[in-house]
Amino acid sequence: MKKEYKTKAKDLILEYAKLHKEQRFSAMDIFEYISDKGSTVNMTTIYRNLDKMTDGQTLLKYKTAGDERAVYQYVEPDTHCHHHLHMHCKNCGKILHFECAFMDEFRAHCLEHHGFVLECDGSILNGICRECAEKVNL
Amino acid sequence: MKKEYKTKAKDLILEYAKLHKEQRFSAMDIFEYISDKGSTVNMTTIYRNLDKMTDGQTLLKYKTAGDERAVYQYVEPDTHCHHHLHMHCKNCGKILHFECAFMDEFRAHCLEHHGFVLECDGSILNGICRECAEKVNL
DNA sequence: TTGCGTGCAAAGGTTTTGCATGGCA
DNA sequence: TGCCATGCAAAACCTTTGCACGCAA
Repeated sequence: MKKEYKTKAKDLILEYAKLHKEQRFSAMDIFEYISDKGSTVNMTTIYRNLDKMTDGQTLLKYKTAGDERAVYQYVEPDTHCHHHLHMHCKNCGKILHFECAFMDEFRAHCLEHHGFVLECDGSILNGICRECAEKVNL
Repeated sequence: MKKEYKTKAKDLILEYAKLHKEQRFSAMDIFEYISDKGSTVNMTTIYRNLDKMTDGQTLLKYKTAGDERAVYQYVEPDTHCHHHLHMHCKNCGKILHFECAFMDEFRAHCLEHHGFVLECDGSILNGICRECAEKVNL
């Protein structure tokens, strides 16, 4: 097990992630957040920290066909984010957690009817959230 | 409505796509397929055709956190690929179609319990297919 | 002091764009 | 002939890597 130091970059990135729990964000988002605070962290450093947090399951990493850059999502420790699906609003970017009894039913259906062992990491449900659906007729 | 010409590149790309209906493929896969046939199509041309086919809903386009390049999936015309989810085996790359009555139930659940209007394009269920699960204990 | 973390510059790889040419209808 | 499609080269972008230096513990 490697030692891990507490550093300015890690703190700032985690701070940003926790302030945006229900949004996905890119390395550039973090870079700009830090810049706006009058501080600076090199993009390389941001990427390296994001990688590490993804490995450590603090973040989920996605790439989507629409977006050109990778996006990350903060995963609250001790929640079951690795065991339920996530819904992503393609309008506002918000993340909803598929955290209900139906999740087990769905997983069971996948296995029994399709022989498919569902893994939530890397899966994504695309669509429109309630607020956005009411706002406009998309 | 723009005119659309029949060209060698389009034919070859569609040929490849139809031969690999249950796999996702990259621009490079197509490039190599065409090269192996002794023919040549420029990468630029391949990208432009893939874009067009994606716009025209002949293909679905994905990017995944592990992969560096975008991948495409052929969508049979007159099927309901835009209206059901797809399961992707992260081991063998196979695509399974979530084409069953449960799909409606699932969509309804998303709407009623989460206020979420599911859109299948861009959604992806990640996991392990039956054959791979039996082959190895992943 | 140890060795992990950071910054800088450069490279890597995919995808896009501009422009002149080619080819379908 | 008209105009869409293609090829080539270059650019644009995001992301990764190498290396020397900085800094936490």
